[in-house]
Amino acid sequence: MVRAGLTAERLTRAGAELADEVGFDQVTVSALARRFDVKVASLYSHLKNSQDLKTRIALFALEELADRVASALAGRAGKDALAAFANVYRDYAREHPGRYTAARLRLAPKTAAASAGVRHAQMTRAILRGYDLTEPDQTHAVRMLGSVFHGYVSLEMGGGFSHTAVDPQESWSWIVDSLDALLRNRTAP
Amino acid sequence: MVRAGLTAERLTRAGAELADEVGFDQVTVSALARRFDVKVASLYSHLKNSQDLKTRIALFALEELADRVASALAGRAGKDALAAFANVYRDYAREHPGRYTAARLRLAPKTAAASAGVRHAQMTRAILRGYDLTEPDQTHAVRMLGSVFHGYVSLEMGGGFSHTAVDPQESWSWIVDSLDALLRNRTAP
DNA sequence: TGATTTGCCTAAAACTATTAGGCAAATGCA
DNA sequence: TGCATTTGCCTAATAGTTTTAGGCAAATCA
Repeated sequence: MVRAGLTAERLTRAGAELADEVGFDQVTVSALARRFDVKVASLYSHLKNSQDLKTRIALFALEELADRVASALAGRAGKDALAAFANVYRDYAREHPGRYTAARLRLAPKTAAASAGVRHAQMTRAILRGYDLTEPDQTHAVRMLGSVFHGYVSLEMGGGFSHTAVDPQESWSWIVDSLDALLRNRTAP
Repeated sequence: MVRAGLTAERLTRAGAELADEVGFDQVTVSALARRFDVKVASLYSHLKNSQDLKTRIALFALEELADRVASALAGRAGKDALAAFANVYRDYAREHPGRYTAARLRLAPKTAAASAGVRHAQMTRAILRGYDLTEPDQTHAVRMLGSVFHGYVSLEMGGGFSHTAVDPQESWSWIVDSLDALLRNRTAP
């Protein structure tokens, strides 16, 4: 009997693709087994359980997203960096809705601390260097940026902006402009 | 045999409570039947299916939240109204995390159009009257406020702010202040 | 009171999650 | 190359959730 060549990594990648196709909530050990044409129980040699699979997909997505952010930020500063950062988030969510949802999975504190989530936080702070904020303003600003970007992407993904004729791209640009202005006003004298 | 007195409304309310206790994703027809000490199949006389239950909880939460917002906005305008609006959202999410999550459920367009979501949109626009924005700025602002508030609450609920010592309440006030300033700057001349 | 409607029940099928134990393929070693 | 060990996927089985079909007793109504 020819073996399927399953590994945790292949399963995670396939799980991420599945998430993008059918939604992260619909990612199931059974569906993944079907995709590899193996029996469900076979996956349990590579994954602890269903939660483990979801966590792996989340960590994978966080890494991928952090890599994209890092690339986009290279050589940019100020508003330029802010806009690049914002666009990476939005584009990633549009391109990979399932992975984006996965990246928002609540992780165990220890897992989160060892994840690419840390890089995300560092990069967000790096952007704010261009605005010369002092603590605790910097933390407030980190939280605000995270809220706006995640909130917007999440509402847009959920179809929340499809009732109005105004182009979501325009709102996005308007918001990024506004945030830039806001942060510049908050700059320490 | 004494009847349990099930109705769609009682099931919905109990489902909302269950959501707050164990999380919206964990709300299941089986768990609800257990709570009423009734067999699972019995619920299907009152609910179309599991999705129907979730939708009902979502609509219930939207109504409840819209009522709170309406009360909070009565007699307020400008920054006062903005802050009240913001606090209602955050407080509701903290008090009823399951219901808040439910309220964000993606609804079918027809269902959404007949829901209290419409009131939410109207009330958000009402707040902006205090800032004299013209279209399309008003729509951009509606989207930004929705994004920030939902994003913040969602990140806070997910434990995203527990890594830093800064008090989330302070960040929240800082953000509301910032948004007020931002909107005042955008006011049409 | 008798007839009808309604509400909850039993039964059953289909799917998902998870564990235990088995056999054959792959790998390592003499 | 041949044998032993490890590893990978399998079968089997248990348990929980979802959903439909059909039945009987309680509530309602004429």
